[in-house]
Amino acid sequence: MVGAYLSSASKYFITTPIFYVNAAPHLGHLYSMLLCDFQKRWLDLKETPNYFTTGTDEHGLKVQIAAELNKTDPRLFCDNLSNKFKHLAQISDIQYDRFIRTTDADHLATVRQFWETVWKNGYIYKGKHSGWYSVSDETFYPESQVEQKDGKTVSVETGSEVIYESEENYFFKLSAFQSQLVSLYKSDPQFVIPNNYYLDLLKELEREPLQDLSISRPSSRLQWGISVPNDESQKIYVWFDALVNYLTSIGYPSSRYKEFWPGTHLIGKDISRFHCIYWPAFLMAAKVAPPEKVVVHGHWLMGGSKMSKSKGNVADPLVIGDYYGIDSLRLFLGANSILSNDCDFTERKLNDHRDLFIDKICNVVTRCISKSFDPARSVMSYSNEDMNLVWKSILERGWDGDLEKAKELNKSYDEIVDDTEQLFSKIDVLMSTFTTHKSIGEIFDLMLKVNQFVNATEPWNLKSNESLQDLSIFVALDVTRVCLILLQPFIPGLSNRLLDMIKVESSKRTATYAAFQQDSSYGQGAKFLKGSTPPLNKVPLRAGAYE
RNA sequence: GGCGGCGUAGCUCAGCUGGUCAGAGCGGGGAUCUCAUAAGUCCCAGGUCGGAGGUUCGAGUCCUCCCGCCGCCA
Repeated sequence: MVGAYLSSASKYFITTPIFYVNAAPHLGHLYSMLLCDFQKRWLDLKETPNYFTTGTDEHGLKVQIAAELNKTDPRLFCDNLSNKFKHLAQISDIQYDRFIRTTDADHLATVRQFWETVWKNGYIYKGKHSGWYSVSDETFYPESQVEQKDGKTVSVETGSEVIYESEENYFFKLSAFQSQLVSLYKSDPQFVIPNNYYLDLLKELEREPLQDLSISRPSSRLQWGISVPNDESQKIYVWFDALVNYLTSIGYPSSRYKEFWPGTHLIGKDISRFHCIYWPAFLMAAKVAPPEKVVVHGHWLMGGSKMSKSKGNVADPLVIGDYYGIDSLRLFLGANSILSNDCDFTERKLNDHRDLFIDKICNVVTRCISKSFDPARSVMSYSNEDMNLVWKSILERGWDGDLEKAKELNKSYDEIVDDTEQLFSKIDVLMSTFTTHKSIGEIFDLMLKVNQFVNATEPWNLKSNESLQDLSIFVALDVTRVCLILLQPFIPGLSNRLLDMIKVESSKRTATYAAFQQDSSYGQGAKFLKGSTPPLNKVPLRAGAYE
């Protein structure tokens, strides 16, 4: 990255947003966690040190009011909902390193420290904030954005009732950072990906003057928050508080934080302004480097429509994961993720994709280790052989006597092995931009070629020619082994179950082994007989499925 | 209203930097096989690349206008 700050991080730091605890978690929350988990596991696969955080955002008036409505203490209310997010993470096999809460003690201290730093650097001042205020939106609206409706003044945008308020707050000098923000964007066109979000933000920064930001609220209205240092009459604005979580979780203000920073934020498009404009400005005000990258994703629609509580079509990932298996949900979301788009979810699509996985990948495994073949002998015979010599001989003698067929099969073999050798590198490039649908697509494409090769070689007709039969099965098994290793970040449970079936040692499931002929120790005892339990069974569409 | 993105086969997408004037998977139709989770393999049909102009020897790809969808700001 080119810019005013040099990256000193020795660990790849990746974050989800921290989720606001005003409601139970949904598919969108899971999506953010999954994209980070895929990335983290990919980094683990190639042994890149990394640190992954997720968590909950727990202060603010909405939480305070929701707690009151539930006749409970805000703290207990937050504990309950935060646990639901932790539960979703656990059930979904999300391997975060820290689950941070904005009520955590170290966070409270860090926010105060950060505030004081920005204050001392001269970017916070007192000012008067007035306008039409919506409690539910926690937003001031200008005159042009409110209207009269049923005798009330309401926000044009959200319909919520607004009242005119005037109060003294603390302000952040966001305007002081406009040109620096433009420079940041121009110096790194990949600062925000995908490009459509980047262009939006850059154009806005170039055209619209940034208004200073009110960053506190009177304690008389907002009790559930962090007090402004040295001024108990004001509470810190939730977004200021929340964004600092990314520094809290890596040890700021201790200099230890530089081991991880700058990091990569994965966020939904609805909060891009906070993460892509305010947050970098806050950081600059504190003389801290901006993030390395902000990755923005769209939303999941339900059958083409926005999910909404009022429509009753908010997908519950726990229910879906429980029925189809969490790895099926992980795989579907990963395989259909296109960051720049809103993506469409239905259980039918999920289940069709689940069937595809069973047909195109699970079946290859059971096919190769069925009673008709000897996988152990196949691996033993070919995992260390010089395949050039093997094919030289076959091209001379023919495939089971057929010279023409030998040529065709050799060509197919070369193509498959080339693809396998390049698979890790290809996916590595794709994963650097979180392009999971193409990553998973590459694996499925290669597995298609494996089936084609097996069909072309017809090993079931080669009972009298063990050498050729074993060659066919070995190629199929070894390419499948590589694919399964590389599928681990997306479907850790299923991949490992299939790797177990072909007896790959646990220690040989890393990127080091994700190439052709890199493991000679598997296959022994790999058998799938009638009556054996398949790794995954097809199921009918769930009763009452989301469609 | 201003700004930005998108619009490719029934569906989901690929096609980046102009050059075999378009591909893949799924779905559909047909054939074949029975080593394998009723799995596999092969063949075929499906496209005004939103519309109209322009630049160019040549445009899905570049430019202009229009239509539709989505988003941001006001």
